Amino acid sequence: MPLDLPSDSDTATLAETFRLLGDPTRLRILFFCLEAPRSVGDIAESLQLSQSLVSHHLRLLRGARLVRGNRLAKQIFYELSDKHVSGMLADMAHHVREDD
Amino acid sequence: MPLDLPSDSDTATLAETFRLLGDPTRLRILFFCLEAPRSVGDIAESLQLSQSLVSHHLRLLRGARLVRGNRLAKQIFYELSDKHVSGMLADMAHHVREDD
DNA sequence: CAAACATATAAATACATATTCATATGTTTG
DNA sequence: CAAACATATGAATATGTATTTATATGTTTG
Repeated sequence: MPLDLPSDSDTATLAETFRLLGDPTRLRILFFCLEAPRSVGDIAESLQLSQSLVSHHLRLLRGARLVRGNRLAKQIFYELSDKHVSGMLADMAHHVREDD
Repeated sequence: MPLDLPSDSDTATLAETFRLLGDPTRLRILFFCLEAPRSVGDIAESLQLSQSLVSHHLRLLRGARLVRGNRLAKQIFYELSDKHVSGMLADMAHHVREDD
């Protein structure tokens, strides 16, 4: 199957997604939210990041619809919103442990 | 399954891989080499990129072992060297077309 | 409604990196 | 071995971006 090349638009979309995944801080945030929805404060405290930094990164992830926030009382809980991406992340997390 | 968080080292490795995938030019190169091993000149001509730019990007991809080059006479043919990554790329290329 | 709390935004800075242009390295063939 | 060819490297530049500090927005509860 020849798998013809993705269009420029699709390539741009994919690259943008990968670019967002390509930062260690954002990746940590995503993996943390992959286990369960997490509040901004919990992310900041658990990952030892400033609240501001977490919020900035969440904005980028939100913008690309990689993450979605649900308000519960004062807090906003973030979770992964793209099944392809969350599945792929779980996969990669598994693969990166193997040394084949 | 709780899926405990990747180590810092694994996170760094993953982020580095994603960072490299997060550039449209590099992604185009990778997709092009995904179909078949391609020479530097063929990549440059087919994707309308300067030979220098292609070579710079290939160096980065080589450094991360995402790509591997085999010399045949004067030319060097590059192909994807990481099965996880090539499989994942083919997957993503497929998924990005669907609008679900 | 005011105080407290949780999250978001703005501006500034320091650092990374994609691209170009020029040149070098290495390989083949006459 | 020299000329031609294919690829790689170096330096320079321009642009992007991660992080910090300070402040604003919005939500809840007393």
